Amino acid sequence: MATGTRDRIMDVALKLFEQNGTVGTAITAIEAGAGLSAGSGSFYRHFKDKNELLLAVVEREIARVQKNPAVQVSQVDGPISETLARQLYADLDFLRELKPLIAILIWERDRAPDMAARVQQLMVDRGVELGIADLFLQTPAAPVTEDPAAGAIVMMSAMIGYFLSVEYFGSTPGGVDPERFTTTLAKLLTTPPE
Amino acid sequence: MATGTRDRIMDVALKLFEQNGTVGTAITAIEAGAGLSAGSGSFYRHFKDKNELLLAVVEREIARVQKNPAVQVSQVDGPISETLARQLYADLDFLRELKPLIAILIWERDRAPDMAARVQQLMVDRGVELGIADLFLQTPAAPVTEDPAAGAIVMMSAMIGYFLSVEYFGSTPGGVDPERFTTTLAKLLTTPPE
DNA sequence: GTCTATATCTCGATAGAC
DNA sequence: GTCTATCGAGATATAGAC
Repeated sequence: MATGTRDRIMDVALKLFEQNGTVGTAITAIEAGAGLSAGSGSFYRHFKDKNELLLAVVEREIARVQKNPAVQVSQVDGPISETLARQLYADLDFLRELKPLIAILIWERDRAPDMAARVQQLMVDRGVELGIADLFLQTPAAPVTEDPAAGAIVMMSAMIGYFLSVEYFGSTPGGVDPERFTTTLAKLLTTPPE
Repeated sequence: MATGTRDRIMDVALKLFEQNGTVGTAITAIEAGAGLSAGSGSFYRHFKDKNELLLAVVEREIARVQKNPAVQVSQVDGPISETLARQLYADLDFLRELKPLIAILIWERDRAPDMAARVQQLMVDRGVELGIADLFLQTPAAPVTEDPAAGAIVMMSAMIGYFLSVEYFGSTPGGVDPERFTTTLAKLLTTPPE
């Protein structure tokens, strides 16, 4: 029981921080969730204070996400739009995996200033931005050819906006489920102009 | 000084709730901001508690936004994509006007449960969703013709994602400014397929 | 309606026994 | 390392004078 407590604290803290932010979660609640006596200062044997815990949790979560290999959809056959749709669908899963970090980022955007940049970097590294940009640029006649960088941002924005709408506004917007969304977005990005 | 205090309380509360959420703003801070003596219970002569204040502030803000007339860009001439781009650009302003409500929604999504639906309804009413959908459907050959509803959601998601990225993650993503973003998005939505 | 004063509570954090 | 006990800060909310 001695060792492992630190990890249990971080486990429960991740969940509570995601749901209520650091301000909304009391140390006593963390202690209770970690199997310690609420109100005992046992927490302080493992962390200096709540902010140190926050940073440790974020750090561990970033490392955890980085460890997982990126899902790169292979273009076995079929039109590029279908390949891109499959990739976008897989990227929605990745965003879902990032959800705790995104939620904490939203809560603590002032308390952990450089976190935003690091989460963005995570996305870039995982191909949600640049990797995909390469992919849909294989269609030379795509409407985005005029301004590929802006096209990539439009794609990123749509993905993030859809994800946040589902997670924060509740329910799929307009009843459009993830498959329909990614299919439509992929078509828009790869349809050659007249 | 007597009357008007309630409004001043709501004014300062809107700002503080937007920045720090209700949990992060003390009644004493609201009193101070409203020109009352901090720590005096004068606040309680106007509201039962902080949650009642939150609901009142949200209600007033929704009413305020609803009063403003919707900006409908007229299609004087030129290609549809440019008209749509101008409309989307105007809609970014509308989202900016919604920013306090969106911020509060993010902070208090549990404390004001039906608020999400009402903000969404605000967007729909103001044409950010359906009005625009009509507009870009004027191009019969648009790639979205296959599934217009999904196309509208992609557009909405991109707008919301871009807006939130700018407002919450800081700086325009990828250095793509609003004009470039709306232009690219409009082109994607209106380019006829081969 | 606003003030001073205060009761009450929650929370963060520490001390010391085991 | 965990516990009981406790201190102190800060916040909600009330009482009563003006």
